[in-house]
Amino acid sequence: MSTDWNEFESDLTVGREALFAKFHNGSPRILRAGQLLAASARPDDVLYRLRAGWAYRFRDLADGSRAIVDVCLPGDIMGFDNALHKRRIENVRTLTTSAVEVVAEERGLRGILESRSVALYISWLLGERQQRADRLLAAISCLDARGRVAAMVLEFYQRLEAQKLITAASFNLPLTQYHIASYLGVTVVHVNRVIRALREAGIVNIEMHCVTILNLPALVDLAKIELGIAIAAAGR
Amino acid sequence: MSTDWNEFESDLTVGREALFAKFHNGSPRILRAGQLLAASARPDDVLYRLRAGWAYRFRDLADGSRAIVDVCLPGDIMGFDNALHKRRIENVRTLTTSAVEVVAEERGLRGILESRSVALYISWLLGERQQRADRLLAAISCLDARGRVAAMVLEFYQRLEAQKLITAASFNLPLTQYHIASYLGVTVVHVNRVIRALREAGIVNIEMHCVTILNLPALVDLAKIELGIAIAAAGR
DNA sequence: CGATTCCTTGAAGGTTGTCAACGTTGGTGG
DNA sequence: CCACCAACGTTGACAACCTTCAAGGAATCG
Repeated sequence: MSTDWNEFESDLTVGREALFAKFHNGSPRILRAGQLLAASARPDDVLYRLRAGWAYRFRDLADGSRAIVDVCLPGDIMGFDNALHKRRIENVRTLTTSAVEVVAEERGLRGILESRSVALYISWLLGERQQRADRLLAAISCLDARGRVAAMVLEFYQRLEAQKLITAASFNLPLTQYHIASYLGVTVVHVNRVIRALREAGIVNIEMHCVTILNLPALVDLAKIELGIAIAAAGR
Repeated sequence: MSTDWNEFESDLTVGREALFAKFHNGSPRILRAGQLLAASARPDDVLYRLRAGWAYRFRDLADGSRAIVDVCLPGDIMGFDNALHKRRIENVRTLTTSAVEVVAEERGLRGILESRSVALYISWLLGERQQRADRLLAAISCLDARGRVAAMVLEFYQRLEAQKLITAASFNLPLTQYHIASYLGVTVVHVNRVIRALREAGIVNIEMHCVTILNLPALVDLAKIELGIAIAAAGR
């Protein structure tokens, strides 16, 4: 707290740039839609970066049901679980044709953490990923299906905006209703009903992989955005 | 993958011991049950370790509803979000009277990451925390209330066992039914009913903060433990 | 022993899941 | 070009699960 945050943030920037530099060594790999990230893996791969395209991380239960636990957007870094755990395969599947950059390093994650500022940036990335999981968890725990869809739309909207990938209140969403159902913990049939209801209420239009936000305040209200964030958003 | 995992794991052990050594500098702080971790915070605090007691991490939504996103057991390390993000206060509250050890470091997390092996261990800890969140997410997404309670009981059972804090199929659970409700995304009333049903079915007994597992296979079946883990468990 | 928090139970109603069927779209090959 | 197929989207009826509301009992603590 009393530490110099400017210094912290400049360290973070140095770390980010150092890590990004490692990604530029090879040409990106191209994966078709619906492929496992593991399908393209080579022995020395440590981390992956989505240069273009979307992907998702998932978990399967013993009865065959599937939960999507995280959605990766262009610019996101993936593969931490493979780097950190012996034989745990990280289940990541592409949603679209994707270009993936790779950091290859014989010594694995240990080699990457050699640099103190890169280590800091890696920790920061892991913290960001946790924040996404926590937000999703809170949404699924507390909200009904309408609220969850609203929270999902806002989540992607804000992340795409932060990456400067969209300007207007409209963006491409390469998730089928099946994916949305697995992500939000409801059934496909119900996702369909909720999407129709939100469209008829003039709040958001989700069709053909294309999202248009019609009434942002209503969306924020439905998603019951956390107190801290709502205050921060009001300040801008 | 092709990296020498023995070397990786010995690095991890070195990192863990180096970090733990930092915790032994001061005498532990004692917090009463129900206190915020932030209440005891001092400016140079970086990380906290629960020496004894339980705690939980939570998020509040704008309508006042609350989600418990993680439960911390004795031995767990907390405070990453404070260390990683400028003004984001990590909401952690104790469940019991707790003894907390602290790493204080003027330079914040940057000082701790100086050591490469400690940086590796921190990343590993963040990965473990993410795994817990992913498991909870999958449980809440895919399972009904009975399955969620079963998954929760198994989660705590396995973590306490790993820390060598229990031997028999019985342990102390310092969560009220209100806490369980916030953790599993259901209402208190329904948690109560489900607990009664599980007791009457002779599967697990949860009462007075004390859990007794009566039928472990039935519990595993209800929780639909993920495929990979079920296979690993069968192998031992 | 108040007072508070936590636990427990019943009844009613709303949200969501299940089942089943059909429409739509886009790609593939005849 | 059309037929076909597979995946995705859509809709209705009904049942199951869960929430809400309400009230009373038990435990804990000053």
